[in-house]
Amino acid sequence: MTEAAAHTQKRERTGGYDPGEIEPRWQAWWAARGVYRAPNPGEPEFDPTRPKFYVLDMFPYPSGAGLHVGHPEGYTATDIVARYKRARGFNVLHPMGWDAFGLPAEQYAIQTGVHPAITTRKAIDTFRRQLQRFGFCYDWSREFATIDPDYYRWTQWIFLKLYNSWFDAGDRQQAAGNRQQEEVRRREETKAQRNEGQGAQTFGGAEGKGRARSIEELVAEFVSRQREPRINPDAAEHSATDKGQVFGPWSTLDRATKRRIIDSYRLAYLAEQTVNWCPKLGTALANEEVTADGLSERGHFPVFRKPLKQWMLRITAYADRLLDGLNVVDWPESTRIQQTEWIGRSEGAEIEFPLCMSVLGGASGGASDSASGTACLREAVTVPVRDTESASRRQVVPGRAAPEAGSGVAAEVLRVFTTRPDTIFGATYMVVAPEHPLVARVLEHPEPETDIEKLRAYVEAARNRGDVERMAGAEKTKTGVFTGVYCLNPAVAADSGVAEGSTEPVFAAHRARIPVWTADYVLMGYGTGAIMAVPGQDQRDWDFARTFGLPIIRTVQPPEGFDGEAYVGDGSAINSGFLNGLEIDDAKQRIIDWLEEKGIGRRRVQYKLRDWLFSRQRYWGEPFPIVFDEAGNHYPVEEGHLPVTLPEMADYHPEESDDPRPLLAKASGWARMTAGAAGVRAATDEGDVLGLPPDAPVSRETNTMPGWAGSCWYYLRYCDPKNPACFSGPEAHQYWMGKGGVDLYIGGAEHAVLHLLYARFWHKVLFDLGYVGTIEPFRKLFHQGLITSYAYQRPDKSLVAVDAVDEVEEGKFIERETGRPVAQVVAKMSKSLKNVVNPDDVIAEYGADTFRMYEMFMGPLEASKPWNTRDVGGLFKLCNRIWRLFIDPDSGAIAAAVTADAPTRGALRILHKTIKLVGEDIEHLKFNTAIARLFDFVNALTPMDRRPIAVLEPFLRVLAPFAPHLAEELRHRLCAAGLIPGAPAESVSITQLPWPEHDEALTKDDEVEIAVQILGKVKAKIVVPADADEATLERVALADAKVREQLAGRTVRKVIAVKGRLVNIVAG
RNA sequence: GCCGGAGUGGCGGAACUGGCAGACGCGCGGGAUUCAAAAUCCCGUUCUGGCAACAGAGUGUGGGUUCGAUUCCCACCUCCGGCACCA
Repeated sequence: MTEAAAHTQKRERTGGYDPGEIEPRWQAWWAARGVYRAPNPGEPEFDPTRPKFYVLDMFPYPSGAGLHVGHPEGYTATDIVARYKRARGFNVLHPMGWDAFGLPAEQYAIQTGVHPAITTRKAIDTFRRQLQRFGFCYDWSREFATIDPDYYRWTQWIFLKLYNSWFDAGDRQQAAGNRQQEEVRRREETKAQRNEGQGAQTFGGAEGKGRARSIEELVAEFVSRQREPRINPDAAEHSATDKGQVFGPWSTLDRATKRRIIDSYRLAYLAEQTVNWCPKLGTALANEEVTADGLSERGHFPVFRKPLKQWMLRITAYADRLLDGLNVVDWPESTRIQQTEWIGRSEGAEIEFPLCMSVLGGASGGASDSASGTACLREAVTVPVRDTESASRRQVVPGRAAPEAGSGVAAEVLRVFTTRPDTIFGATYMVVAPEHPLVARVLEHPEPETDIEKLRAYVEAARNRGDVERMAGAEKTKTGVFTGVYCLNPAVAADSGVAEGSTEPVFAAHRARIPVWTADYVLMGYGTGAIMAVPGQDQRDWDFARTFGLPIIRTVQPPEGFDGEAYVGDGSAINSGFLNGLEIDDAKQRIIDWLEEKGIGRRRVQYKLRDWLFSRQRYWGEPFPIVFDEAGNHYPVEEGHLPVTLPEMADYHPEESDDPRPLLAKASGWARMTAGAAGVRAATDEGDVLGLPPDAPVSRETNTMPGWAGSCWYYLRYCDPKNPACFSGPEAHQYWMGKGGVDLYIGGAEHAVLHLLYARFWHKVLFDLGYVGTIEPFRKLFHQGLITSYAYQRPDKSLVAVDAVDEVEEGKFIERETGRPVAQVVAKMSKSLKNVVNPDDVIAEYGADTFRMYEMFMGPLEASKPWNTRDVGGLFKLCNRIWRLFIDPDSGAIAAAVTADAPTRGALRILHKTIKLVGEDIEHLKFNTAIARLFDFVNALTPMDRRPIAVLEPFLRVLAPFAPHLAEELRHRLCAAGLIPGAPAESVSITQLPWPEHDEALTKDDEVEIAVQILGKVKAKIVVPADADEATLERVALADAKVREQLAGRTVRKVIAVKGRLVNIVAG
C-alpha cells in the first residue's frame, strides 16, 4: 500500500487531509461563483482604480494524448503569479484557450474519416478537464479555439490587413539618424511602463524605421504622381532585373502592369517557391519532413523539388524593427540572441564586377553586344586601365546602362554582396550559386573555356538538393566548376594605373581579370547569389582555392607568427593599393566611398531572414479570404463576407498527383462561385484593377494558412474574446495590453524564434495600422525548463525502458532479461522508454495541491529537471503537516493547539519572514525557494503547542497561490468555527483576500551568530546584537575564549569585520 | 566549428552585490510512540580519520587575484540547448 493510499484509508475513519474530496468541491464552488472572472472596462464589476496585470501561458495545442507533466509546470507558475498579483491588488487577466488547427487531427481524419473538428473538440474537452482539475485560476469565460469561425474570421481579417498594406520604408537616411533617439525614447517608455504597469495609449505611431500603410494610399500616391510607379525594389519575389523597374505614369499603364506593381508592395503576396512536393502524399513537406535520401519521412515516398505559387508574408521589411524591439523587452538573453541571429543582419557593400564575356546580354535580358564584350575581355588582359575616374567603367563595359541603386543589369556586371569590401584587392576569383542566372546563360552561350558538360552536370546535381542538404552535407569538401567566364576586379584594375611605376602593370592586369566559378557553397537565396572570393581572409574561400589551385593574396597583415590559413582578425591592409595601411574599419569606409563615387558599389544591409512562407496544402487550417478570377488575378474577400469557412469534405485523402494541388481543391462546389457571392468588391469602372464585376466567375484560394497564423494574435482576442464586431475592442485591449503588452508570458524555449517572431511581426503591422497601441506584444518572457525522467543505460550507452529494469539494491539496477547492470540516467520522457508520467495518475493519488507544489519545488523554473516520483511524497507530507497545524486528524475538529492568544515574538517573526520571503520569491519566479520557506514555517510551527490564529490565518493567504484548495478549505473551517474575528464572511474566497503585509522590523532577529575566521577558516562563533557595528564585532571576537586560545603565540596583523557577516583575523 | 547555459553530498537542489558551502526536500541511520506495522514526532546525516573533543580535505580540472572565491580572471574537460558554408 502506498503512503497516500494508506493515509486516505485513515482519513475515512477520521479527519485527515483528503484532497480527493476537498479539491473538486472547491473547484465547483469557484466555478459556480465566477471567482476567477476578470471583468473588462465598462462592466459593472470592473474596478478602474486597480492596476492591470496580464499573465499568459503559451497557447497549447490540444493533442489527443492529453496533458503531459511538462504542461502544468508553466501553468502552475503563471497560476501562482496570477493569484499573487490579484492578492496584491491587481486586476489580473489570466486566460486559456486552444491552438487547434494542425496536422494530427487531419492525419487521423485521413485514416478514419472522422472530421478533424470532432477529434479536435474531443481533445480540447480532455485538456480542459485536466487543466480544471489542477485548480488553475483561468477566466474560462474567455476561452476560445483557433478553429472557431468567430475566431478565424479575425485571423482572416488580419490577413487582409497584411494583403492590403505595404511597407513604406520612408526616408531611410533620416530614419537611421533618428534611430538612437528613438531607441532612447522607447527605452524610457518601457521603463515607465514597467513601473506603472499601465499608461496612456499612443496609437498609430511608427517606430521611425518605416511603417505599414494601406495599399490605397500607395495607389493614391501613384495616381497623384507623388510616387513613381515602379516595382518594389525590396520585393524578394522579383528578380534582380525586375526590382525597382520603372514604368511610365500610372494612368498610361495597363491593368496587368498596375497589378504587378501593386502586388510587389503588398505585405502578403504570391510568389513561386520551390517546395518539397510529395505526389503520393499530395502535399508539400517541410524540410524536416524529408529524409536525407529525398523521401518523405512519413511513408517513404519520393519527394521532388517543385516551384509552386505560395502566399508569402513580407516579414523581411520589418527586420530592423524586429531587431530594435528586442532592446525594449525583458526576455531571456538566449532568446534575444536566437532571434537576432535568425534575423541575421549584416552590414557590408554591394559591388559590381564587370563581366568579360564574348556574348553579353542574352538570357537575362539587356542588349546583346558581343563586340564590346570581347573588347572588354581583351582590354582587361592587355591594357591596364589608367583612368581612375568613373569613366573607366564606361571604358571597360561600353554601352552598359547606368542602373539605379537596387536595380540590376545582370547581363553585364556580376553583383556581389560582401561584409568585407576592404578585402577586394584579395578577390582572386568569383563564385556564383548554381542557380544564378549567369550560369544558365553560360550554358546557353558557352565561353571558349567553358566545359559545358561538366558545368551542366554540376548544376543538375545541385538542383535536386535542397539548401539544407547542401549545407549540412557531412563532408565539407568544396565542389565547383569554372564557368569559363572572367570578370574584372574593379579595384585592382583601377589601382594598377594609379601606382605609377611602382607596380607591374601586366601583373596587375592579370590580377584584375579573375575567373568566375560556380559552387554550391554559395546560396542563391542570400545576398545576390554571388560572392567575390577572398581566400586570404575567408576560410571557406581558402578551402575552395586550395582545392582548385586558385591564387591566394593576403590583404590584411596577420600578426607575427600567424600560422593559420585564412586570416580573419584585425590588422592593417596590405597588397591593397590605396587601402594599404588602413585598419579594417577605415579601409571599409574608404573603399565604400570609392565604390560609391565610381557608381559601382554601395553600402548595403543584408539579412538572413527570409519572407515567411504562409501557404499549406492542408485541409485543417484557416482558409484564405482570397479568390482568383479566370485570368488568375487574386482579389480579397471583403470584410463583411468573413469568415470564409472550411467546406465539409467527403474524405481527407490528398490527391495523388504530379501537379501540386491543395486538398481544398477537391471541394469544387465550395471553391467555385461568382465574385459577388464570394464578396469581392464590385469594380467601379474600367480602370479599377482591384475589383471585379459581381457576375465574374471566381475560384477560391485552396491553400490554407499555416499553424502559426492562429497563435499570432490570440493574446489580443483574450482581451475581448466574444466581440462580434472587432478583433478585440479597443477599450478592452488598450486596458489589458497597457503600454508594455503582456506582463508575463511563460512558455517553452522551443518557440524562441518562430512563434515569438511571427507574433511580433503581426503585432507591429497592427501597430502601424493603428489597431494596437504597443510596439511589442510581450513585455516579459520566461521559458520553463523541460521536465525529464529517469531511464536506464547499458554500458554501450543504449537506453532501456524503465519497466525492463529491477533495482537489486539501493542505487543498483539490472536489466531483467540479461541480468546485466545498467546505470540510471536522465532522459526525455518518451513512450518507448515507458517513463512518461501522467498528471491524472499523480493527482488521483496525491491531489492537485501536492502536484502543483512538487512541480514548483523540483528546482528553478527555467532549469530542466528530472521527475522523481519518490520525491512527490515529500510535498504530500507538507500538505498533511499543514492540515494538522489546523485540524485534529482524529476528530476532524480544529486542533486544540490553535489559539486566539496573542502570538509570541518568535511566532510573529517566522510569519513575517515567511510573508516577506515568499512574496519576494514569487516576484522573482523562484518558486522552489518560496516553497522551502513554507516548509520553514511549518517546521517552526509544528512543535508549538499553542499556535495563534493571528499567525495561522495570514499564513493561509501566503499558501493560497501554491495550494489554493488546501488554503481555501482550512480558512473556511476557521471561519466556520468562528475563529477569525472581524473577518469577511465565509462566502468570500481566500483568492479574493489581500496578501498579508509584513512588518520589516518583525522579520529581523535580535541577535545574530557571527563566524570568526582565522586566516579564512572558521574557528569560533560569537553571538552579537543584530546591529552590532564592525568595531564591536572585532572587540567581541578578539575577546572570545576560543579565539584567544587559537591566537596564543601569534600576532594579529589585520582584522576584517563585516557587519552581520563575519570576522576574519589575519594572524601569523 | 560558432554562440548560449550548466557542472555543488547517495539524489533534486540552496547560497544577497566576493563573506560561515550544502538552506529546504528526498533517501538513509538512530530514537520515541505502537502488540506490531503504517502514519506521526524527535535527533543525526559532505567526505576521510577518531569513541569523542577535534583534525584534514571539499563546489568539473589546473592555475591566478584576494584577508577571504561556488561567486571574479586565464586555460582546459564534460553535459544540455541553439546555429551551422548566410559571404
